[in-house]
Amino acid sequence: MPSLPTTSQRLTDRKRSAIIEAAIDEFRVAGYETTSMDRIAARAEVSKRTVYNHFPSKEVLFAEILHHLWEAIAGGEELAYRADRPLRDQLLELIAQKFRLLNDDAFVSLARVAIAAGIHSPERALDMVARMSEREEGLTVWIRAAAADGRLKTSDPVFASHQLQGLIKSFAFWPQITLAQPPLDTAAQKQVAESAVDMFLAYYAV
Amino acid sequence: MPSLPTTSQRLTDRKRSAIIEAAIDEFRVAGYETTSMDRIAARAEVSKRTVYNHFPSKEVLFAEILHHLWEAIAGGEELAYRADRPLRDQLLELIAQKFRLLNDDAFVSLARVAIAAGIHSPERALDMVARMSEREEGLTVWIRAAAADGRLKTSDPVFASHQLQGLIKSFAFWPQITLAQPPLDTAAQKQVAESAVDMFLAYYAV
DNA sequence: CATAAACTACACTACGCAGTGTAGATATTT
DNA sequence: AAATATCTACACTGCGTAGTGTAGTTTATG
Repeated sequence: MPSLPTTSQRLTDRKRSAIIEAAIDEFRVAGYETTSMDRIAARAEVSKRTVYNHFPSKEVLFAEILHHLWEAIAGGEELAYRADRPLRDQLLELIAQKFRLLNDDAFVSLARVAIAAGIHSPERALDMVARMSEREEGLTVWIRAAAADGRLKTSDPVFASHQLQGLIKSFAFWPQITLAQPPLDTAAQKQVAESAVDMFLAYYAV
Repeated sequence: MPSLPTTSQRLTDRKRSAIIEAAIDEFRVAGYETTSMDRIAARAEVSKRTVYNHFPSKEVLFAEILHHLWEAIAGGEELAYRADRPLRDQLLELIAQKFRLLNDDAFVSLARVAIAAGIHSPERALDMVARMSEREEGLTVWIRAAAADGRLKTSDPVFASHQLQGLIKSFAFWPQITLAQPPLDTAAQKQVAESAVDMFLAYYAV
């Protein structure tokens, strides 16, 4: 008669989860190269053989981690352009959505691991970036719509979107990725978001 | 009677240079972990023992590389604020100076190697970032002076400087570092610089 | 030319890591 | 309770790597 607590199902599933969790922790602090399967096994409190029973190789385990983190990322709901609302409010909402992503632990882990692993093998990173870009397309679509509606004066929505995101990421993404800085607190997020939006609109609003 | 060409001095100096050059190439494409001393020796066409006669360990060699690249970076001349000239022209000059750095091969190599190596050991990266920040202080100083002169309305020059740099780096730095993208061509540089400066001034100019 | 310094080839140690094989213990299912 | 799936400990292979020791060759210098 197994105890059968609600959080855990079959033993093999718990083991698998423990391995994935341990692998995320190890890969995220040590990178791909310097993380060893023995360390992952030890951290997961699992036999090394069990790791290999679940994942045939380090490569496969790593890919699984990336996939797992990607799935865990909070999905955005694609805010659509509204002609009847102020641009500022809509942009602030879009930015707030972006911050939810940037504050997501799974996202930061993924980005760190992916960038660290891919910085010297662009082909590996490229697929990641492609999918990240999809996620960033929402803002571009919004800007294009606002421009088509005659409320923004830009002929290059992709460029403009990239600019606005640069204003955010340089505070709330790159320092966290490259220097393991903590995420911005609420006040800082507010300042960064409002200042970015106001600067953006000061230049692009008709 | 040695040939004594002008480019090379004593044999030992040439060997040393060859090692450093080979090490830069290897570290830059493969990162710290995956680069081996044997490969460096082979690429430098030098005995492995010679490498160790010059550098006692891989760590020391790596530090030497970082130092070497740092020295090779084109030095900026610290453009000072001028009350008698348009803000836009001065800012464009500051940005142009920044682009000279961003287009510097030694700088990109250094940044790639340092970020790749330091992404999971912040203490190592911190000293780098500290020195990079010094190099970025010129812009902050300029903004502070312009604000003191009453021509910019900001109470936080560091923040504003960071914003302007975010507008540049998100096009001309991070893609090159993380995705090994080629540097921006002249036209793109012009667009990025002018658009950034105009947006910045649209918001901060009094 | 003789002496010292630097370079080379090569063998070697020590170590960590990816991955495998096996025999027995533990858990799950029927 | 029996049969089956899974986990564990552990020993082991094979490989790449950091770093050293040595004996002999090449290069510089007085």
